[in-house]
Amino acid sequence: MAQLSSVAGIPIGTIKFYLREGLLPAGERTSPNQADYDERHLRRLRLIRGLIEVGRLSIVEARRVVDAIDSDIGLAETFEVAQHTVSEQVDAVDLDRGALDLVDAAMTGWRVSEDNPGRLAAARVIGTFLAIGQPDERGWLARYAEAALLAADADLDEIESRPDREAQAETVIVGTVLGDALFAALRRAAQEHATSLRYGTESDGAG
Amino acid sequence: MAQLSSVAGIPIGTIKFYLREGLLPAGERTSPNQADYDERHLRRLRLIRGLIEVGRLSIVEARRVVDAIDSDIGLAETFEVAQHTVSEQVDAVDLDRGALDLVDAAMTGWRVSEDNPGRLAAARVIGTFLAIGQPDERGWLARYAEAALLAADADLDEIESRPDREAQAETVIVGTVLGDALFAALRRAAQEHATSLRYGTESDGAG
DNA sequence: CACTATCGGAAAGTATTGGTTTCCATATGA
DNA sequence: TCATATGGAAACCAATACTTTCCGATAGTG
Repeated sequence: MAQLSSVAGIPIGTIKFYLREGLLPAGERTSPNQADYDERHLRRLRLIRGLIEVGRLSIVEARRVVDAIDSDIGLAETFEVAQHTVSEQVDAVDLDRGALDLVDAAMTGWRVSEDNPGRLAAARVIGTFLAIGQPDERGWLARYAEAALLAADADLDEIESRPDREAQAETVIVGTVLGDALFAALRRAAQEHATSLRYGTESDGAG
Repeated sequence: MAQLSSVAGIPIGTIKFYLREGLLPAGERTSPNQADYDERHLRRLRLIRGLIEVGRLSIVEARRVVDAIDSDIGLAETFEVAQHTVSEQVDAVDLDRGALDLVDAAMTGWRVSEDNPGRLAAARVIGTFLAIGQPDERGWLARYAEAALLAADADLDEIESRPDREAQAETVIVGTVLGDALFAALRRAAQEHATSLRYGTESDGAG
């Protein structure tokens, strides 16, 4: 365990904590007070840290998604767990109807169920936008929807590329959780680039 | 204040707390123990709740960005505050160099400074991805970068559409903070749609 | 075989965060 | 007049993510 801790760069106390919380499976006991941890434990540990630190999941949320990887549910169910875990649940009743209509309009032609957590969460965001008095005159929402479609398609290709069910499930989880963070990060870079293109001098920046 | 509380649907105690934390400017005092709050306070209150609840900012982060709206710094500086507030700061030294190279490759031709917080954060995400053993064979990263470019361009158009500096600054902040949440939400919906298109039956879902 | 160091595990402690409650001396309004 | 409401300070609180302390047992070292 000390070895696992030093290889992963995570304090022993924290590993014990994850073990206790059921995030990390116990090592193989070689004696009443000795256990062996292998490559899988290391991978899992890195996954957990990624979900928690980079993906900003709470302990409970992280447990839910790693459980989904381990259980042998299908891909669709794994997606559902992932989506419900990362989306804050929005109560449809206290949702601005105008916002919901705008979101639905931006998703025209999409096959999306009424209680898709993303649809509801998007309406919540647009509702906030409207409440502050930002009207969305230039089709901001619609263009974001188009970008989302691109990303979702990339996600599915990435999942399809993995060899077996467990690897695919892991990609569903990791892609859903870390994809948010990745896109957010790339958007910041793209903002700088776009700003520089529009307003900057020719000599600004470098590829 | 009771009125402000009931209109905004936020407990008085919470409003007092925001006042104390410097998130909300004090009302105009009409007597030693009476103050008037106007439309601006209501708007600001809604903005704060949006940043905190929907955008998941902490109190300190929210204060920093509303301060940026109120101060009369330029648009570029506002962007900087927004970006630095929403991106977790990544130490460039403990960053996987291979990951950084992949990110730079995906951003070929972009005018982005070396210490752009998005560039570093993206490298962190990709580093996590690699550490878990997910190789990105299908250009996932590059396709996300393309989507991010679309979003960033929509962001700039939205900002340009606003009438004055303060409104633009507000859109910079709101767009940066809530844009992350919006895209994440739309991606979930798009995932369901794309999944249904690829694997679903013809009768699945409805536009 | 002695004996120190380390093991895994339980339980209690801690720092931070985002409020909430309580208290207070005014001041308003029926 | 006198219960009620006000703004403001300070103490309190629940949740979260660890961290520390303690434990009895066992592994490794000489």
